[in-house]
Amino acid sequence: MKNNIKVERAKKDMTQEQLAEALCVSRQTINAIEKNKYLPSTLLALKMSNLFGLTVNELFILEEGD
Amino acid sequence: MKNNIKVERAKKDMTQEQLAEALCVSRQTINAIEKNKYLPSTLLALKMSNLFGLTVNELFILEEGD
DNA sequence: ACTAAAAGTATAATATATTTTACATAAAGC
DNA sequence: GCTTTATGTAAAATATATTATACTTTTAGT
Repeated sequence: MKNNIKVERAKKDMTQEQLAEALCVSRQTINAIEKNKYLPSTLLALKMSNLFGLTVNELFILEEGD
Repeated sequence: MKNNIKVERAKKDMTQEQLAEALCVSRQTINAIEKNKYLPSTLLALKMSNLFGLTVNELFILEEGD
């Protein structure tokens, strides 16, 4: 599993903390997702999708073995 | 939050058990998601997305208050 | 080099998702 | 009515996501 959160966040010129606030989650959650420590819930993935204007499928990419 | 799993499953003429097997989860998980007891993980949502040929966003729809 | 802001990391606590087992109900065919 | 298959439901156990607190490291500006 791979994701583009860090890149999309950079496009919007947001810090992890700003993104966390916009999504009503903690900064650690954003950091953990960017560092691939775990996947977000579908709810959070959909909120990110809305915020970045991309589908969940575009933000989170399945890889071999997932 | 709303989802179209039951309808898409019907289109494919699959039982909950068949869908569960195809996705490597338990039948109860499928049932619980269809009955909106909880949301799947993003991993499972993406697998469903692949199987049905729809984006996660098309399968799971945010509503007011989510 | 100093400072401040941002990002990374760790651990424990809580919340949510998933499994397993088991039983109850609904629908369909015979 | 009986049987079978599909669906609904429940409780306990496990796995995973999220939070809170706190500390370290990196980065950028001065």
